[in-house]
Amino acid sequence: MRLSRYFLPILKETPGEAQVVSHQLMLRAGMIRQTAAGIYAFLPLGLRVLAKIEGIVREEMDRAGAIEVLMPTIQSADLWRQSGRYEAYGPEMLRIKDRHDREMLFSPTAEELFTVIFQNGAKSYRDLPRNLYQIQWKFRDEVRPRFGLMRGREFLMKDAYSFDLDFAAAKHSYNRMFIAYMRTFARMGLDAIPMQADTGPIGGDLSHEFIVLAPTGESDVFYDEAWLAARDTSAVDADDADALEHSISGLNTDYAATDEKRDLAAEAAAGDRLKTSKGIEVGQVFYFGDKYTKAMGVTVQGSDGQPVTPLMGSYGIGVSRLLGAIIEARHDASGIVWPDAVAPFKVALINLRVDDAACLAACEGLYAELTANGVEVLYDDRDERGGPKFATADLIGLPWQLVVGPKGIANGVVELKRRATGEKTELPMADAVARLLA
RNA sequence: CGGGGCGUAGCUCAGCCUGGUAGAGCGCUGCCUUCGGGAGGCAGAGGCCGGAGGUUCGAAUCCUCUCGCCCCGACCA
Repeated sequence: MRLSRYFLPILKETPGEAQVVSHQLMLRAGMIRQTAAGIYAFLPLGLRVLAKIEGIVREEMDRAGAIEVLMPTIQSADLWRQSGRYEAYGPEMLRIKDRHDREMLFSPTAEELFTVIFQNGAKSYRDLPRNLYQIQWKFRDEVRPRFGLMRGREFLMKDAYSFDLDFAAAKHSYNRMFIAYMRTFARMGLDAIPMQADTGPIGGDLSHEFIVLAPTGESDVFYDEAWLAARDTSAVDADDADALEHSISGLNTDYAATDEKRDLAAEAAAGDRLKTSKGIEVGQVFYFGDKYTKAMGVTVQGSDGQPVTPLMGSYGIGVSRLLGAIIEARHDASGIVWPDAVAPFKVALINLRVDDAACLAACEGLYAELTANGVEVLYDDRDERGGPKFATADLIGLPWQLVVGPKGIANGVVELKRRATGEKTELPMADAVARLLA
């Protein structure tokens, strides 16, 4: 993409509306614009990151055996009356009426609809287990939206729903999602720590929140410093229920809890290893048994011919919130520092002198070659001085900057800079291309 | 929803207390000089001062109402 033809409205100064750094940087980097409290428009750069995050979530869901669907955002009130939540949900649910005065709502979550759709297509125990998911916009009319995308009213969420015949199978489904979440967040360059979460009336220990440590997070968290070490979950076989259970209980031996679930005895046991931080919740997994299937009269026929009420779990990831969380965790004084996997472009190609024939020719050649080889390049071909170009590249945080200037070209070299470390290397053009293709 | 704050140019803000011709920096447009980390000069464009009432000879400024946004608290992917 040529920057001279792109839509990248960057801001030199921080808008007063933004308080947290991720919100400030997203506005400054021309990724989003607020249109109302807690409601945002995604500009091209922000959309590219959103799509990258969505892609990783989708890949890991698919890998875990979940099946993608897409439900409507607008649902009828009748559906929600069946579970009793239409009355229970309160003013956080955005209620609307259509032209015939029928009561509708903008979905804040989708247990009811998934339950009904599942029943519609599953009649026998042979149709289980299944896990259906979607990546869809939700709306929750928060009393007080804040922190930009971290607490918006409209937000993009991945929500998955598992259906199983018995508790052991349901727990395996839960574990599959658990390990998929570990992998998902790790791929985005995040250290997300699973923490025991409130299970409500169901009880048990089958709910975890995944928390990203960040100084601007919303909740206070307490954890064993052992969590700071990298955890490689890539080798875990999610199809083997026992091995998976073993891996997950192994992971959960180290203490980690949010403010409301603190265990002072466990904290005492952790001793000096106990750390405290702020955290951002980026996902939650939850087992709730037959809460919805029972309320909505869902059964399948068991192998003995008798009806069985499926047991469910639901699993959320705040996809749009992750943009904020990643920036909170990965930025510096100059701007965003994207992890490679979610960067909107891989490299900023910076032409320091668009009026220099040799410089221009070199850039055009590099741009063509990299693009032809599938490298996502944002080519700064604007008629600007070097300063603003460097500042823009740092602000939008692309992992690499390929800097081409007349001095270097005269010596047959270009400069390759790694955004995360600031490390700069002068090298021949061909070598720079090879490095970016590697 | 309780408490607090703010709405003036695209952005950051001054002006309001003490009413009298709408301001600055940055950005934007044009020209010139510059050209390897947000350059300099000259010339410009751009605002019914959130909206509606009121007081006044006269309102960005005072009063009333209203809408919007932000912050703190209680609640949440």
